[in-house]
Order: sequence, then structure tokens, then C-alpha cells
Amino acid sequence: MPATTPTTTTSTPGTALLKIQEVAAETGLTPRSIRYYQEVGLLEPAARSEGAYRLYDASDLERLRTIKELRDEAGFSLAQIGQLLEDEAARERNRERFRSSHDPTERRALINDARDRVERQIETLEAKAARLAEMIDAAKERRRHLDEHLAELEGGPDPHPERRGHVR
Amino acid sequence: MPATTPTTTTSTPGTALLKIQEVAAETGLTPRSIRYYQEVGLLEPAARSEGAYRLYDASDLERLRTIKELRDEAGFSLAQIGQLLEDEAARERNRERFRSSHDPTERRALINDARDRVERQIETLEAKAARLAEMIDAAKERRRHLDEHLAELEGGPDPHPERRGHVR
DNA sequence: GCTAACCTTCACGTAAACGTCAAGGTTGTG
DNA sequence: CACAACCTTGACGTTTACGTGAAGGTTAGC
Repeated sequence: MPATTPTTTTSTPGTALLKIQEVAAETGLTPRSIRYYQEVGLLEPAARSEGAYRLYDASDLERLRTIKELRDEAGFSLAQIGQLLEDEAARERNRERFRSSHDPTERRALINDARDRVERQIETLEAKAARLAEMIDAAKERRRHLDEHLAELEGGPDPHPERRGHVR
Repeated sequence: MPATTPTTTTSTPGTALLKIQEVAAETGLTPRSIRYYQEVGLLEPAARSEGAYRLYDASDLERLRTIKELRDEAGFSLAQIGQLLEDEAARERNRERFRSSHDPTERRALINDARDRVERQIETLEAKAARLAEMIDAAKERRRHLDEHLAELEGGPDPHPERRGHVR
């Protein structure tokens, strides 16, 4: 028995399964964080080795990178991330059910459900983006103001620049 | 001694000073959080009453609202918020020095310094915004896809919609 | 000048998100 | 098959960002 392959039915041939440390190196997370994410239900490893080693596939890596991005870049809590990913998962599940359903009414219901979920995601994200945009605008306004001052200094080293047009 | 007025020199006449609970009501923060922000150096109350009550002015309120926004909307840690506000403060200080300096070279140096700081703020914020935008685009793409499906179902309740043009 | 309602400063408790050993099993390479 | 390098599951420690009293001063109204 060569048995480098795990004992699961997730046989995606070309897909090499990685051990937790390799995943950590690949994603920039720590093994502890990855285990913790499993603990709080953010992702289950694709498989376990015979000796119970966690084994991760490509989609796991993708998911972990998503989690990390949501955490670092967007500053969401793990609970919020869980919500967002759960919505994703529900979307996938509905997709499956959708595919196997031939009743147009149910199909429409499933899609509408999915759409609502995506809509919620978008609203959550856009609210955050809007706030950020406001802050960015404020900062840019400050920068613009400073640039004005600089231009003034370049244009003519007037010892009393506050006299020409209301600097404040 | 009528002494409703504090014992500080920050005499901005029309500015009513608020006690911590009033500030809390006004900002949506808790008194504890406000004290904590002071503890970690995010803001000092404008004054103290005779009996050492914390008293806050309008600019304190503004600052607290900013902190809350950065915390809730942008998801920054208090440490990061401290950095951003510190940059702000440095900007103000430089502004003061700028006003009292009459050496054009130094003036330019001060403004350039300030500009660098603002630039850093903008970069930090825009990086975050960019990530968010990516996520929003992805979500919108999913929504668009779902809408397509819905349109297909509305247009004609075809029992085999997967036959018309590669649904996946 | 009494008292309710607020404030103060400790000080300990808590939830989230991990870090860090400890004790022991697994893997694969020589 | 020995053994270093990795993995497992606890379990306790740590930091951040507060919550929650406790013990005692302060303020404002009557």
C-alpha cells in the first residue's frame, strides 16, 4: 500500500493534499489559527490521513485566503466572516438543489433565496466601503489643502502668505 | 462659589462641557469605553471639574465619533486608530510651527512632512478600500449571474433551461 | 445640609483570537 | 526499525477591548 493518498472519497486526482504546516506557509496563517478556524466552524479540512493528520485541498486554501483577506483587509470578525461564508455555502447548496429540481416554482424560489443572500453580502460590504470612502475623501481634502500651501510657497516665498486669500 | 465652570484655561465661552455619561449618550459609546480610550492614550478630556469629573468639549465629541467610526465601520484596531490620529495630531502641531515660522525653507519642510503623513493615511485607507471593492465586485458578479437565471425563468418556464446556452 | 444620582479609581471578570507548552501518536527516510 | 520531524488533542497563558461591581467622593436639587 503506497498510501500517500488519503482514505476519503474526495478523489480529485491531480489535487495534492497538504499538511497543516504547508498550508500555513502557503497562506501566511499559523497552524494554530487554521486549527482555530476549524474549531469555530469556519472550515473543515478536506480529509484526514490514516493517523488523523489534517489534509487540505486547493479549495481549502482558497477559503483560507478568503478568510485571511476578510480578516486583515476588511477587518471583519471571525463571526462576521462565518456569516459571509455561510451565505456562500448556502448559495452552493441551493445550487445543488436547484440543479436537481425541475419544478419551475421551486427553482425560482431557490434563486430568489440565493439572490437575497448575495444582496445582504453586498449591502454589508458596501456600507463598509462607503464609510471608508468618506474617510478617504476627508484625507484627500486635507492633502489637497497642503498641496495648495506648497504651491503657494513655490510660486513666491512671500514672508506673509496668510495675507493673500484666507489660508485657513 | 458658583463653580459649574471648570478650573481650566480652555475658556471657549459658548462651549458647554459635558460629563462622561452625556458624552456616552451623544456618541453611542459607553462611559467605560471612553475611559478606556483615555487609558490607552486616544484622547484626554478637555478638562476636569473640581471634583475630578471628566469634562468633554465639542472637539472631544468629534474625536470620539471619529474613533467609533474607525472602529465600527473600518474595523481598525485601537492601535491603528491611535496611529491615524497621531498622524493627525502631528499634522496639527506642524501647522502651529508652520504658522510661527517665517523661514520659507522650514515652512516647506513642515508642509512636506504633513503631506507625507496624510499620504500614508490615504494609502492605508485606499488599500483597505481596494480589497473591499474586489469583494463587492465578486458579489455583484454572483448577483448578476443569479438575475440571469431568474430572467430565464420568467421569460419562459422551460422545464429544461440547461439546454439553452451553457448555463454554467 | 441631605440625599439621589452621578462621578472617581481600583480591581477583577470576560469574549475573541490566537500563542505556547505538554504528552503522546504518525510519517518517511536511512 | 530507529528516529527526527511532523502531527494530534488538551489545556493553560496572553492581548485587546471592554463589562461589572466595590468603595468612596461630588453635584445639584429640595
